[in-house]
Amino acid sequence: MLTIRDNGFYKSRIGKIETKKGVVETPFFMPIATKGSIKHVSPEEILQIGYQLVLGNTYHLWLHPGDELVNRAGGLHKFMNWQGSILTDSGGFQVFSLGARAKKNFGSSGVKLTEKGAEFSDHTNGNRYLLTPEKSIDIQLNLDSDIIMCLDECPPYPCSYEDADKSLELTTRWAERCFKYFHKKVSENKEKYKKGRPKLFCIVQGSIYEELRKKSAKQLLEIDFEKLGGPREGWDGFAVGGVAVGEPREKLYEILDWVTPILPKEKPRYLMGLGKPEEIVAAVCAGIDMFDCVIPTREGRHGRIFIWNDEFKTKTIEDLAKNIKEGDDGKKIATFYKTINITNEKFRESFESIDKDCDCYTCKNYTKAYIKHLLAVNEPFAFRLASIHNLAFYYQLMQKLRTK
RNA sequence: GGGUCGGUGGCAGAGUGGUCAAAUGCACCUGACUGUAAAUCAGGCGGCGAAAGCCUACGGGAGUUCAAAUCUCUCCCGGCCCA
Repeated sequence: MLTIRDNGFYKSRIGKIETKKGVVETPFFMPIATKGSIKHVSPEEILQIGYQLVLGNTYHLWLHPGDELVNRAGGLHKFMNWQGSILTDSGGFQVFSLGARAKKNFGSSGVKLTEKGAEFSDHTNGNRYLLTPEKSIDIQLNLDSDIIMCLDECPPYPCSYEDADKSLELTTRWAERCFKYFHKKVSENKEKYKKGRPKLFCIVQGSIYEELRKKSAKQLLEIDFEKLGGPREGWDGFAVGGVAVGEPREKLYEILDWVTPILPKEKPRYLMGLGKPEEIVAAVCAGIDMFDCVIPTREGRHGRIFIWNDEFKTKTIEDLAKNIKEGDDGKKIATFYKTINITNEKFRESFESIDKDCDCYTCKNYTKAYIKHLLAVNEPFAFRLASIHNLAFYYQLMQKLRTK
């Protein structure tokens, strides 16, 4: 069973985030629209499920179709016809994920990290790109993002103490540059931002080392913000990054225990890239407000479907937290939901919805047998139906976490 | 009727005396997926067995050989050509 911290339970903390596009209640989950689209699901459908904020990606949109083009189109919201808010990732994660891939494919030359920034080569055409903290901010401003992330370095796991230390120091220096540049741009465009500027979040790194995680958080808090030309209160929010990069699962909960008590209570905390439902519940209990993850959409496309266990259909965060057990290996095991692989033979003649009590478009209209069939014959409609249901499940999860 | 080429696992298709229970692809079964180079990736896929192994299998039958999916004969079936 998990303990829910006083300062952790969101109702007693911030409760919502306001962007120029609207109010988003916390804790919340963000579907991922990396290239300007949640794969196979329309913005209208995302809105209908209840989502108010989606994540877009600096790196991908920078290369295609280009942030300036998106800007000419009227910003990402208009370009992709999304009426809610948008958070953009900084591209820091791509330094990590594409770097690992480039290393595997081309040796170490694929991604080069320097003080200045991260130099990539596009493996398809060999084009070189230099992503600097300033460039990342420029791109995100061009996209007209509502929540902008600082460029960070996301170290892989395993990572030595020394490397993690160097990495977090670089992330802090980059964060300072992002902060300075961001507020310079905002003050240069007062007219544009008179109704409200985007928010700027920093990212705590430090791998799996307690000392380093705390050091990272403290460094980011102790920046002389006014000297850098920004407001004294500093960051608009804090992200915990470099998690779920291959480290032992139980480390996540330790990292949150180290970091969240240091962060200001009144500002939102964002756990980047996570996670499974039990991880989200545990993280909310530890004081996290924001999440994003490819799991509901990607796993949906691959046939894994999330389903509530009956007795948890109307439960609240306390009930969910009580039903997370600790496994022998430190993993959290949830009993409030299950997953099925809808491609399994046993669903061939399952002429019933995934969950008769689920009010999503998929469950209201389609059977498991039908979705299994579509997946088996590679019909893209299956991806849409599975994604919608899993996204609805995640939305329901967050609703429960918002309900005391 | 004559000639000729061919018949291989659910399908397509390699293999042309031993290392073949048989490449590869598809289909099928099962898993994985955590700030999305992901409609991707991994494993399994004749039967029995935990395994070693045993049994049954490359159209049917009969041979040659220590050994046959592979060589010979014959039958059946199909494609093409000639009458």
